[in-house]
Amino acid sequence: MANLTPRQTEILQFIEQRLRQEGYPPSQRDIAEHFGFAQNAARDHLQALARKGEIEISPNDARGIRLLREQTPPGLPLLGRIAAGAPVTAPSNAEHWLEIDPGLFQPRADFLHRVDGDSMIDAGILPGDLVGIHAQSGAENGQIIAACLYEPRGGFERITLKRYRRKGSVVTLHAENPRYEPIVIDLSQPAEDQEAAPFRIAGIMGGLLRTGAPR
Amino acid sequence: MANLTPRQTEILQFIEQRLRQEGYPPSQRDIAEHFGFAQNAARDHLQALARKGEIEISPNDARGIRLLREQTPPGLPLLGRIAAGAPVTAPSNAEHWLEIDPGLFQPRADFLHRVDGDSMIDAGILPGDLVGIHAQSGAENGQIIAACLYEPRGGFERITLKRYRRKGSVVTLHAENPRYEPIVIDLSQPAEDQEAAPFRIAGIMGGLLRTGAPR
DNA sequence: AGGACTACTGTTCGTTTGAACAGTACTTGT
DNA sequence: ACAAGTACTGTTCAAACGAACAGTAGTCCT
Repeated sequence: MANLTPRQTEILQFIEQRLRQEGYPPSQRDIAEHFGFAQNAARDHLQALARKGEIEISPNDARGIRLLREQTPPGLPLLGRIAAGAPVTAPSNAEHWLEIDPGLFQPRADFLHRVDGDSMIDAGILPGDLVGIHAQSGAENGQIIAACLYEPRGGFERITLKRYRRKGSVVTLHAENPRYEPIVIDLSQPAEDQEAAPFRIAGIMGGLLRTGAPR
Repeated sequence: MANLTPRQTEILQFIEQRLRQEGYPPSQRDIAEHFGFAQNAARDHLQALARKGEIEISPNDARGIRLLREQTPPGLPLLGRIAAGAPVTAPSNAEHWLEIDPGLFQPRADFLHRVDGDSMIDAGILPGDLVGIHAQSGAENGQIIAACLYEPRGGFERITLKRYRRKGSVVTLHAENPRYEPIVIDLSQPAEDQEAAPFRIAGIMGGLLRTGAPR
């Protein structure tokens, strides 16, 4: 589908450029004149682009070119529970889709996670906050990670924020609240539960969005 | 400039709608057909809109309508220090302009403020956080406000976050950190400093953006 | 070796479209 | 009272434009 020839890509980019610059698409003769060929060559290219699903042509309409494959407005999915084994970033899990620039977070966020407890309150992370998570499978000591913990009853995974620390083969997941006990996992001893790993790293925290004032 | 008649507004909105729906502007006859009048009426309206600076017409081009007054990509100014007396939302004060949907915050944010101390740490607001502020001159008890405090040396105003409480004519601005003393202002006694009010409310907090993980 | 696809030229045809000219009725500002 | 602007109708015209038909040369696949 997305197998455009170099020439077709040029023509598509020209259409996009004219749309940005002028606010309306070029006519077939505009395209022909710009590239220095005849009108019918432009028409052929447009029909090829339409065949490949890049554009749509309204018959008999002057400049009747509509871009499909629109530039997706930059946004992030808000993920809740995650089906076990499913890739974290699968948008099918998304509760909502928020229009935020992923690049606002550092490192750049791949999805958002809604905090639902007060376990990270001493790190300034309150219940209800949306945390921007950069999806990656490893982490460095001291980083706050989105840990995927398997829920034996239910068959889904649950994302929890924890501060990550590893010493040798022992990983400790700390809460930032003295009322919560850290979770200790010894990687050298295989989990008693062989169906799923006891935890995995979904990503690291890249920032936070609070959509309202705290009470 | 922006004095459009109801009819002209209708026509402008129709053009915007068609641009979104079809990807290209309507022809004069499209407009005429939609509103049920002759092509020349459409032309008159377009020329009126062009005269008022709403659109630009490319002569002899089919559908040669370009929208000026583009939909501003939704974003928020990041305000630092504010010149005394200047309206808070004056974008000239903006350090940066971040592309965030103001509606993500509740109430909707008008600008962002970068927190530069740990005075609100117990409310989950850390130094470096960007707080979304809804500009308004009043506040209710218990709300977190962006207070504009006049700096005698320097001649500028400084925005500080405080929790607002008022009892009769006495306003107390609390920090959310026991190491900071609350600021008490008695509104019944005029300020010794007659040049500027000792404080004013720039707005109330509508949310928070943290562009990075806490250390 | 042949079919499909790309990348064009050249010409003709008919519709779409913007432009221009002339005119009407109503409202608003000075 | 008059000019300017709004909100239209109606007609004509030429340029802009998409569509169709016919044809060429090259590449790529099987």
